[in-house]
Amino acid sequence: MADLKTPHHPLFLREEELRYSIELMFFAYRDFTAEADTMLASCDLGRAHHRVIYFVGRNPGINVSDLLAILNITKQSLSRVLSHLITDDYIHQEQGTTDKRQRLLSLTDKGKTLEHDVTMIQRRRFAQAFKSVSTNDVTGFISVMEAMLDDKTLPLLRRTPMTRMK
Amino acid sequence: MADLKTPHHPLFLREEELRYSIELMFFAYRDFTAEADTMLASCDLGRAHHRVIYFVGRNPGINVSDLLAILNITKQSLSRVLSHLITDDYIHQEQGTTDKRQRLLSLTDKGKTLEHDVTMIQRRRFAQAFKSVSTNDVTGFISVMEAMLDDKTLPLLRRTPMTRMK
DNA sequence: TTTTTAAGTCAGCCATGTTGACATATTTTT
DNA sequence: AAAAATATGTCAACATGGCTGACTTAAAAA
Repeated sequence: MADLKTPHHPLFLREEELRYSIELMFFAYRDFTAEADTMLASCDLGRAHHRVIYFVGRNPGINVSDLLAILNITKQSLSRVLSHLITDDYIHQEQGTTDKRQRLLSLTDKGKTLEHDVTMIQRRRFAQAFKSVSTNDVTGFISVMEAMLDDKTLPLLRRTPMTRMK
Repeated sequence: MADLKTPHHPLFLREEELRYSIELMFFAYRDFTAEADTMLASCDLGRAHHRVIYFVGRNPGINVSDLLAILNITKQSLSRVLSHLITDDYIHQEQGTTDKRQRLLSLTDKGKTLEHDVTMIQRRRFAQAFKSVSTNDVTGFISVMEAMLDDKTLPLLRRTPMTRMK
């Protein structure tokens, strides 16, 4: 029993560390999304709408298939939010030139403004968090988060200059 | 315009770094929860059930009010999953001794087994992620995630020995 | 004794995911 | 040219897990 009290008992630390991380994931994600959700609700939109606006803004001219691959939801689910966003003039749709079956999506000015405002809230939270820790901690955060991803998720991520730098 | 191409332009890096973090948060949380959801579905349970089982397991004898404070949902929402878990003998309920109005919750053996199995999946993902990075990266991850939390979330978190160590 | 608190219940609504079946236009293959 | 595959969209139905509002019961506190 005595060894349970030594400061570096590996098994105990590991178990607690892993549980602590699980809880951080739950609480941090919840707090991370809460503020943005509030602003979205004031525009009669939900988190699903923000995701679409975010990734269309990030990938102007993306087609529906590729957007579905990023979001990993069914086209019926996407259809609901996407038609809403098109009706309310957040997103513009135009026929593909090389492949006329495709609908290429991009943000309208209204969509760009909303995307900027909502994402700003989330950027601000990360900016504040990063400000309170060391740059070393930030690269550690990014490394761990990257290591949490499924292999199939990696190609969906745009690598930042920062990540490439190290 | 030339300064936009210098390798360490701070504004550009910051913007990209923050967007990259937002995307990591989205993708990592999604991949993190997906496996456990699959196992839960095979028991006819959802993510909400796991949360209840997890936090009851973590706080044996917790009363309903305190559990609601952790989960941050309405009692009607909790009621739905909790009665399910009690009916299916995952959670045991007993009257409080000092305050007889309270219902103190704890896991049955069946509940403990399920909690262990489902949480194991999530622990394993973190364990694998941590194995692929440095201990420094792990503490960085934890520091950033802690800094992401709302002030009101902090008291809900159990601090690990590790966190206290540094 | 009155009021507050802890817990539970009923009823209905909303957002966002799912499946299955099918339609239409266009591109690709044979 | 005909057939098959692809990109997109649509209708209908369902599940999960949030929400609000209204109301009850039992016990504790004032």
